[in-house]
Amino acid sequence: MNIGQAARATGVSAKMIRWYEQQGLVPAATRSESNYRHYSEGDLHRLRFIRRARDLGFSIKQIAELLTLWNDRDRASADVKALALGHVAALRQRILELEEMVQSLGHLAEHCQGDDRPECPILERLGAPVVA
Amino acid sequence: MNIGQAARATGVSAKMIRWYEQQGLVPAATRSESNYRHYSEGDLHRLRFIRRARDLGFSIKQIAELLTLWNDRDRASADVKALALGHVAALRQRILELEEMVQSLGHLAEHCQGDDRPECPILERLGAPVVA
DNA sequence: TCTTGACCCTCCCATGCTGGGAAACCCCAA
DNA sequence: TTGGGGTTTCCCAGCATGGGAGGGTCAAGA
Repeated sequence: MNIGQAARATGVSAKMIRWYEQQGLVPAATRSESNYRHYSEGDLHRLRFIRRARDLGFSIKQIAELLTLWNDRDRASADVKALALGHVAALRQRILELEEMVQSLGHLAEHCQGDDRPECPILERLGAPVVA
Repeated sequence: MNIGQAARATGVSAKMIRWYEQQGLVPAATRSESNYRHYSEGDLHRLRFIRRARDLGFSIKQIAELLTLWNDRDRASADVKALALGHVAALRQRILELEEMVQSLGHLAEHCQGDDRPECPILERLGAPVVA
């Protein structure tokens, strides 16, 4: 199976597959005589794993750890859980930050008339000499 | 005022000030004879504006637009509001995505014992042949 | 006057992930 | 044989930020 087919089969673009290979997330693919990459079902399996982990917001580095654990029959599930929960905590933190931004900005926007006149508390606040 | 002092006064690092200049977010600073950048109160004002907009999660491109509006005495506040609300919508979208991740991952983690044994539904799910 | 330490300059590199595109090669079907 | 589509590598871009090298500048103190 060529890289394009593997891409369609896994939802990982060919560009990304090559990049994951370069980053060591997936082993270097076997090559045909004409140097085309060639993928087995096992390879697809691994690519799908990566894809799902990405969908859950894991970084490349974290995915590398997950893959190591995945391939280690003797891993402790506690290790996996710790990684997952740490990630959940980071996601929650990020959500809080974004919510604060929404809060502040929404508040400013509420007080902006949004008409043809130039008066705008949003800009006034951003440009205020000192944040009160 | 030199760049270091400006950085301390605005909370924008010297590196970033130079970068904003390069990106055209702030006009090229005047220079001393020895080529040191020199900042006025007005410059600091603009840098603080940028800093606050960044804190609200605006991108460089959006900040450039905000700055244009800021400096346009005749702008319509509706333009500013539209930009702000568009950004709020984008932030909310991002929050939803992150919440979905937290949801999925939290659910998986709940079902993981987190002990010394290798059984782990997190990895099993990531590696499942087909997402059920 | 000289030294020293803090500051500044430019330039390059790295991050993390993804896509765009060029130039070249390969494969299959008509 | 030709053409279109797939593949290869390589470079570039973004977004925002920091690190660091190698060198110039300034001000204070001996």
